[in-house]
Formats: sequence, C-alpha cells, structure tokens
Amino acid sequence: MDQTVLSSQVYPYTIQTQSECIIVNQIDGSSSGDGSKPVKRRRKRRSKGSSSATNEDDVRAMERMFRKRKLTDEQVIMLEYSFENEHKLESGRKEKIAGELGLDPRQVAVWFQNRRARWKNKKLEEEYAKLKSQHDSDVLGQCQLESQVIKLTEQLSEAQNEIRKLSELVVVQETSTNSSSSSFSIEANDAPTDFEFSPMDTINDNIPLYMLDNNYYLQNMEYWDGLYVQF
DNA sequence: TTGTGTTTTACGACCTCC
DNA sequence: GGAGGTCGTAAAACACAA
Repeated sequence: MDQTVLSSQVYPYTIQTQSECIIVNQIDGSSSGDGSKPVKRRRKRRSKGSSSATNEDDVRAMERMFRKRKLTDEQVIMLEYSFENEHKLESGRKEKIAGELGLDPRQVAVWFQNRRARWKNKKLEEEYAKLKSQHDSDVLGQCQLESQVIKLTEQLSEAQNEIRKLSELVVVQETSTNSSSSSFSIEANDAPTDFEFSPMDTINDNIPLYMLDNNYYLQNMEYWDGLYVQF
C-alpha cells in the first residue's frame, strides 16, 4: 500500500509528500520512502491523442496519480446521501460537498461520475433481469400452448378416425338394408339447416333414424365429407 | 503467502450545452 | 471556449480461496 500518500486522509496532500513519493519511486521504485512495503511504480497512462507530453505534464500526471486513496466511510456515506438527493452535481454543490468532507472538488466530481456509472450499470442489470424473467415466462407459456396444440391435434385425429369408422359402418348398414325391402339414403350434398328430426325407423333395432326431405338420417349426426354421420 | 477476481478511485478522450 | 457529462480503462485497494 502507498503508506506515504494514504497517511494523509484529507485533501490536499502536501506537495512535499507527493514529491517525496515520486522522487523515491523514480529513483528506487521499490520503496515508499518510509520503510513500509514497496510501492509499485505506476505505469504511465497511455494516450489516445498526441504523444507530445512534456516532463511537466508527466510530473503533474504523477502527482495526480499519487493522490489516489480510499475515501473514508464517513465521506462515502455523506456522498451517498448527497447522491440520493440528486445524481447531478452543479458547481456550487460540488464545492460545498468538497468543503464539508475535506475533499478536492475534482474528487467529488469523479466520485459522482463513477457513482452514476455504477447506478446506470445496476439499472441495466435490473432491466435485464426483468426482461429475462418476462421472456422466460413467455417461453413457458408458449411451451404450454404447443403441448396443448399437440394434445388437441391427437384428439382431432382420433375423432376423425372414429368418424371414418362410423361412416363405413353406416355405408355397410345401408348396403345390407338396400338388399332388403326398406330403402333409405344418408347421403346429402348440402347440409340441411333448421330442421327437426323425429324417430322414423331404426337400424338393427337400436340405431334410431330420422326422416328429412324424404331422406333418413341418424341420431346425433353431423355433416362430414358429403355424408351425414352419427357420433 | 500468493494468485486471482472484484471494487474503487482517477484519468483521458470525446461530446453536449450554454 | 469552458464546464460538466459519458465512456473506457488503468491501477490501487480489497476480498478470498488454495
């Protein structure tokens, strides 16, 4: 840890302390200057723009870098409290907070910038979780609907098979009946509407037949594939 | 103790607004 | 043009498992 810098908890750090720090590290790179743990020499930040930095710029950058240290719990609590009230930081407020907490206004500004970034990330995570939950729920609903479709399709298929069997049975009955004295037809080209049936006859004494338009129909019939068939 | 992952502090580059 | 914003990133500080 950078003990030389961290020993000063209140901004501004003395230039002397910072300079000592810089000098010690520039000369040695392995000592903090106070006999404590070695201080890692910080890598110079890469520059996106022009690389024509002067030595003065380097020194200033080093001084700025060596200011870094953790804020105290009290400072963080007060900053959080302030952030709760207002996420933006106008100039007067920044100066006021900095004065109250003994921080550099620049530190307050940076803290708010970082805090806004964290807040935004948190919001994004919450939004993502919400959307994911909704999506999962939708997928589940879709699965349920699809299984329902499969089930109903199977039922429909079974019903169609049943209809086909009964249709064939009716045709067989018709054929056998036609060979005897009574004759009737179950065929129809159009579905009759608004009619009333009354039992007129039976097939094999147990299937009732109904008369309409001089044709015989079975009980519980439905129009199916050009025929009236019973269910 | 050390390696590693996460959080915090700080900065540069770039953008917008007044 | 300056102040203050976001974004991306460096590096210290910290937590924690091995």
